[in-house]
Amino acid sequence: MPRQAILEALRKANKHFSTEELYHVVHKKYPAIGLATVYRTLELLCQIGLIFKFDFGDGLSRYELAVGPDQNHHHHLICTTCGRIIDFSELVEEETRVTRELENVLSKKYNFKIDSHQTHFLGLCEKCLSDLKGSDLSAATGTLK
Amino acid sequence: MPRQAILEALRKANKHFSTEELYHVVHKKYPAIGLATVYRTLELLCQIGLIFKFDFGDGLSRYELAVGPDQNHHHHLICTTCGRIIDFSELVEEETRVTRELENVLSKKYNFKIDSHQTHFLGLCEKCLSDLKGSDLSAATGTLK
DNA sequence: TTCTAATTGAAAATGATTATCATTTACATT
DNA sequence: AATGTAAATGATAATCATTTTCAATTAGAA
Ligand SMILES: [Mn+2]
Ligand SMILES: [Mn+2]
Ligand SMILES: [Zn+2]
Ligand SMILES: [Zn+2]
Repeated sequence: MPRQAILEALRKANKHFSTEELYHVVHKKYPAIGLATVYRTLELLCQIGLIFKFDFGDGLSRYELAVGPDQNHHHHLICTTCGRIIDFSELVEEETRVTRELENVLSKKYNFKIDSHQTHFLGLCEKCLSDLKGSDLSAATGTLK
Repeated sequence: MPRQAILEALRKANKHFSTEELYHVVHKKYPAIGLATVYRTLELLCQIGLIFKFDFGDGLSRYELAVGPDQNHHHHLICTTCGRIIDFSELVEEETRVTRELENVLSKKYNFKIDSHQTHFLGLCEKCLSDLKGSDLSAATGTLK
């Protein structure tokens, strides 16, 4: 029952859950749940391939449903300043083409069975970019008197 | 001086260093070094863009030189069972093409300044694959008497 | 029901990373 | 050279996500 409750919660709200976040959500419907079980179940679902695990650089793991009816193939923009995450699926066709080719070549050359892949683009989001410009400007101009 | 020692160590041996590993290496040439300084310097080099930071799924951060004279653009195969890492640069031209296109589209659409990207292929390495087959076989066959 | 193995929750342990703080260093100005 | 000041450093403690332990509960098979 705990496992079902966790998977259900993951299905409903589909953003990039941390373990603790998921724990709190599940806790409402299933107050007996323990944090350790959430950790264990997430690892389980990960190995089954039902969910993906990510590290977006804020010291904890995040999860989302694997590609399926509710989720389509996409990758992530990660703001290295504020941690904002943007899902994108632009150029998926192109990306899929190259990836398939790559998986072919790699699996043969290295005898490696590829289960999934993830691509991260790191940089600065709109907001952090403008914040930076602001501080640059004030730095160049000096403190106003 | 500590910083130089750290960068030098990174240049010489070009594996995927963890902080602690790097600390030990530097410690030989520069015994006064503190672990905290290694952490601080690695973050610094990361922000400058001289090195890249990775999470390969073994609970610690790993680093390598950014693309330059000593390092060429590549991505990683990660064995989710034993943690083995394989660098690959097959199909770089293709990959670079799509990536450039993608960076164009994304930076415009989301007003996002892209600094770098990383692609991980997750799966099973040759060894873990054969180990798995072995255990499957014995599981199907049952324990020999 | 009875037995056994898997699952679970609570709590403790682990371990990478970060924060603190007193000391040292680098370096510009006298 | 002496002085002043801010940055860098090393040692240590604190943090905090994750893992481990372990006793209790549950789920099925017999
Ligand atoms: Mn996503
Ligand atoms: Mn590499
Ligand atoms: Zn941002
Ligand atoms: Zn392996």
